[in-house]
Amino acid sequence: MVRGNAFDPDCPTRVLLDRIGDKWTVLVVSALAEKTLRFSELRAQVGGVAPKVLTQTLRALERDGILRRRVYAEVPPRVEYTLTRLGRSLAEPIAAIQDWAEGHVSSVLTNRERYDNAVA
Amino acid sequence: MVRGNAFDPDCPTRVLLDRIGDKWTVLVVSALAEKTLRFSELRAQVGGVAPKVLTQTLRALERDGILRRRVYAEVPPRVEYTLTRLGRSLAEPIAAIQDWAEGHVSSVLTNRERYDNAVA
DNA sequence: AGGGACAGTAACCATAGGTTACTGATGACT
DNA sequence: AGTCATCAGTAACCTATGGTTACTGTCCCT
Repeated sequence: MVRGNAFDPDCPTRVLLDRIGDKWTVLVVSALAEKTLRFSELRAQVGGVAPKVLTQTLRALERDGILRRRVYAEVPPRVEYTLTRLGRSLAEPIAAIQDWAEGHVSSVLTNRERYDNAVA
Repeated sequence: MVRGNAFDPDCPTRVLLDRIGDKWTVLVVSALAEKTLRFSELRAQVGGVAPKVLTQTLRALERDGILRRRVYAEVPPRVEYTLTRLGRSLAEPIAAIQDWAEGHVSSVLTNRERYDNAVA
């Protein structure tokens, strides 16, 4: 088997792919790759995230050392999220995925239409 | 906003990220990047997929034109899945993600332990 | 006649994700 | 002095996706 044993569910690599493959991680990391953002800015930037889910995602990424969470004792409260060095290294392959997506959306949408018409 | 409008939920790019961000797409594309596989081979290769979910994933990828499904009228039945050219182009950034994962698992696991100890 | 190979589907259950409303502290406005 | 807005979440609830186990159909082999 090539590429390590990423296909074994008990392999740590799989654990990481599971994390990357959650619905919001890619968007969050990509948003933070540009610059540090606070909670509400992230919420606005990544359209459609429920606050609960955003919190979950951020906690998980913090736990993995992908980003750092900084709380400022102010009123109204201010919490900033920044990518760590590890997070910045992850941002690169993620940007590659996004480039691919942007470059191939039209093909995919065409394919979908064709497929749906063939079925229906 | 940089990188197009991938953060807008209605943007087509987002649609693709949603697809890539499902639990099995990355593994399936990565497995097929090596070579054409039949259903049962995929099931064995990608440990832990339920057949139902594998079928769903494969149908979705076929619809998007990422892979081609070929049925041979034999008994026992034979169905082969092959990446299309589009699929092969997607395999590249996916491989980059996998490389990142393999290179950074240990950091992440260390971070997790530290985080869990700090909380508990 | 019975069992095995293969590619799924059917029916059911568990968990992750999503929605809406709410908290708590303070400053600004009327 | 009372009311409203700001901000970062939580709480309680509901739904949709993912997961599990069992089963189907066809033909060959023994």
